[in-house]
Amino acid sequence: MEQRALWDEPAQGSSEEAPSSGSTGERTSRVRPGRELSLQQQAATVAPAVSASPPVLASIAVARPVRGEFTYSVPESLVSQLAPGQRVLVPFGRGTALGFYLGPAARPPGENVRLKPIQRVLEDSPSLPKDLIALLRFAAEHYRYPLGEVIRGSLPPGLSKPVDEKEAKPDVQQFAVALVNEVPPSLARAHAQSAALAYLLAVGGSAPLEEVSHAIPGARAHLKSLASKGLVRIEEKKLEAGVKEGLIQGRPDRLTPEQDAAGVTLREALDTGAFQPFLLHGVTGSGKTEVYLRAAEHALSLGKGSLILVPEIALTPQLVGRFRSRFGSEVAVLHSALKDRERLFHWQALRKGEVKIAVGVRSAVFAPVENLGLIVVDEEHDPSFKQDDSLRYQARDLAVVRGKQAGAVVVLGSATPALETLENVKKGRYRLLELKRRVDDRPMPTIEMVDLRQERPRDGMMTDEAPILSPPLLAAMEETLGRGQQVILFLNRRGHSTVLLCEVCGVSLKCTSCDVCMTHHRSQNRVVCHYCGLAMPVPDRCLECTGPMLKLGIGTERVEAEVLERIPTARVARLDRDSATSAEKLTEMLAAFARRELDVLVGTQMVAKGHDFPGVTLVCVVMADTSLAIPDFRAAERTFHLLTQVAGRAGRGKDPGRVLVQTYNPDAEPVKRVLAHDFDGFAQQELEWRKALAYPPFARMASIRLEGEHPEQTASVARHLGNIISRNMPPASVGVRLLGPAVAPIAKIRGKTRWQLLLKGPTHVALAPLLARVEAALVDVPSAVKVVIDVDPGAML
DNA sequence: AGCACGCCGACT
DNA sequence: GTCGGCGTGCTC
Repeated sequence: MEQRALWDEPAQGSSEEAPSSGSTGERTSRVRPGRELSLQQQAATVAPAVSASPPVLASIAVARPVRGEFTYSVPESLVSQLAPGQRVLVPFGRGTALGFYLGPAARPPGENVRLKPIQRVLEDSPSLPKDLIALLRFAAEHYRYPLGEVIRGSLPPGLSKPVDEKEAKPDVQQFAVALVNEVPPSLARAHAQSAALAYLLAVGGSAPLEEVSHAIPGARAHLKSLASKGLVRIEEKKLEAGVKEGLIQGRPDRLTPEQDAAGVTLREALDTGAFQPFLLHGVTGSGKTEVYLRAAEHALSLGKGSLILVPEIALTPQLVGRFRSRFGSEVAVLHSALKDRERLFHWQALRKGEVKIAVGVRSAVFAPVENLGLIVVDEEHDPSFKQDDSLRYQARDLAVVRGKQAGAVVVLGSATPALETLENVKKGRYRLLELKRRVDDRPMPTIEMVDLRQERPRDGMMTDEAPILSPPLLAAMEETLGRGQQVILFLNRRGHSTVLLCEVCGVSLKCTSCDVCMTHHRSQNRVVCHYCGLAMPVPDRCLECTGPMLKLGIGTERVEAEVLERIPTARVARLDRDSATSAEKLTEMLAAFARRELDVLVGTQMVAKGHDFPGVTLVCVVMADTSLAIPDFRAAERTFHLLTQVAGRAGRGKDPGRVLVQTYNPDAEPVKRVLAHDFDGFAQQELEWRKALAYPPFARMASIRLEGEHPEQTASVARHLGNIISRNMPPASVGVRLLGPAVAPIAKIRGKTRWQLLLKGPTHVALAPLLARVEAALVDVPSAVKVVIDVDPGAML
């Protein structure tokens, strides 16, 4: 049972193959990519000179949620204008639609369809480069999404409507340039201004005003006042490519030997100009970013472009800053809320090859970087690379596919690689580059465990709730704070208590429209459903039997309260989705912590991601068990990733770090292995388990999720789809298994009943025909039940 | 997604 | 007798 890499699996009916057997309706046959004949030439080869020449046929992906490609005739006058990748206007149904010309169609569609002519070609030079067409086709096929929609979704808004090409004007853009290197103390009382300046410094000292005010609402005004104080300069600048600007900051001239070795290997790979995938496995603080930067520099020196994918860009201004300060306007930063016109501008600049480096989140995998030489996926294990609606793609996987199609070097970087990636290394598909030591030979933080069963937290003044901070943890905090250093407390749950339970009848307070417990938010004095947002006053008696309520389950609010109570002198803040209500607040809190105006930061994942706080020498995981209990085969892996990431926040400055992990499950594998800094051991063990149970990476999965208004109807549709799959199962020897239909782990959200079916098989190819059957059966599913197919699902919930 | 066709309730 | 509700079906 061998798992094949996404990219070397000949996906059924992919662009290289004839249309698949199971397909319904007439589709035009696919065109081989790569051969660049003009339409005239191709038409000539298809139909050699006959007296009455047949109509020239074009295969078009229509930007409507319909499957397949459509065949249109090409009017004489347009024959010479057509080139693959162009946006065209076609009659569709009663009206017209945007379409994408993909190439000539070999044969006409069925007898009973009336062929219509392409109405207009919307642009001279194709919006879509050839290699992207291939990638988009693959994505549509693999993730089962209409090709036209896939293509439209990959284009900037300006090009995704059926309008003529319009050149994005080389907009005059306002840049803010910092004139100081740090936030001066004089700004201490101007929080908003110091937040804006802090952001600016974090991204390398210079950034478009637009970008800053996206991250920090109202920053435009704040930067203007900073300008009047002489701390910032506002420049009007034509967005132009190829101009180096900004301060070139901190290009270290010395690399660690490991960084150097990785750099040499990548340079050699880039020189060959062929596809080569790498895993850059480097512990936190080992300087992976510098390796990416050097590789991108080398690609640039070869005249090649680079694509850098990062998780959640708003949270990693450091990385953006380093790219911007190293490459200046050679970089397009594709962040989540660029204005339409800016997005278009960047897109076209990349398409024309004027800007050669793109940095962005998962959707940037479709950025039209010309002459692509390098693709980097930073923190490749991060779950945010999987899109969870519409086209449910995994950007890391598509990055490898794209690299293969473009002949590029692909670097997947992580301290805790995804097991899929690791297995690809073991199988020899990816080459391994390792950075085992931190820069400046800083030691790894020591990690200790606190067994909560033995070290019972002692009651404080709060009488109604059991405390959660154990004596060793409190002692460590006091010691650290005593030295004037800072502490991070991590807990993956918001709110005060996560469960309200009746002492008499044992019924817990559930949301009326979701199958989850309501969380008590004491700061808001109400209970809140974290799935649908429903909130109501805190009931003081059980709604069923009027018995008294117990408050169980610990959230960040309670941890914060307990710290305040036990260490009254500490300056404590909480950082989670409830307290960081705006990007401004988030940045401000992080900045205040960085300025050491706070001693203790209590928070959820928000505190775990990539921040660099040199003053933090103690990191405490309040309860490692929360993410272990999730009913998902990746729960252990996620826990390991999370714990490692949090632990990596400790000891980033000159003082060594210490990590305390509280748990009720000291024997749980991820907890034990994190303590020992033993990723390899964990991975080995986990891989064996996955193999035994035939889970990824030793199998491919697809989930079919249903959501419906009526419980009965939803269940019956789920059973119906289950029957269809069962009837079409390949022989048992192929090893495809159906799990379910079953009620989803969260049985109801927003009043909608949820069911799911899970398919497991040795390869994606083994699953594809079944998915095609399911898809075909969807046409007679009542519209009250929504069904989605999720290929390579990221989570089972 | 649009935009039809299509077969059942309250209005001039 | 009509206007119109949005269920379902198709679009080269």
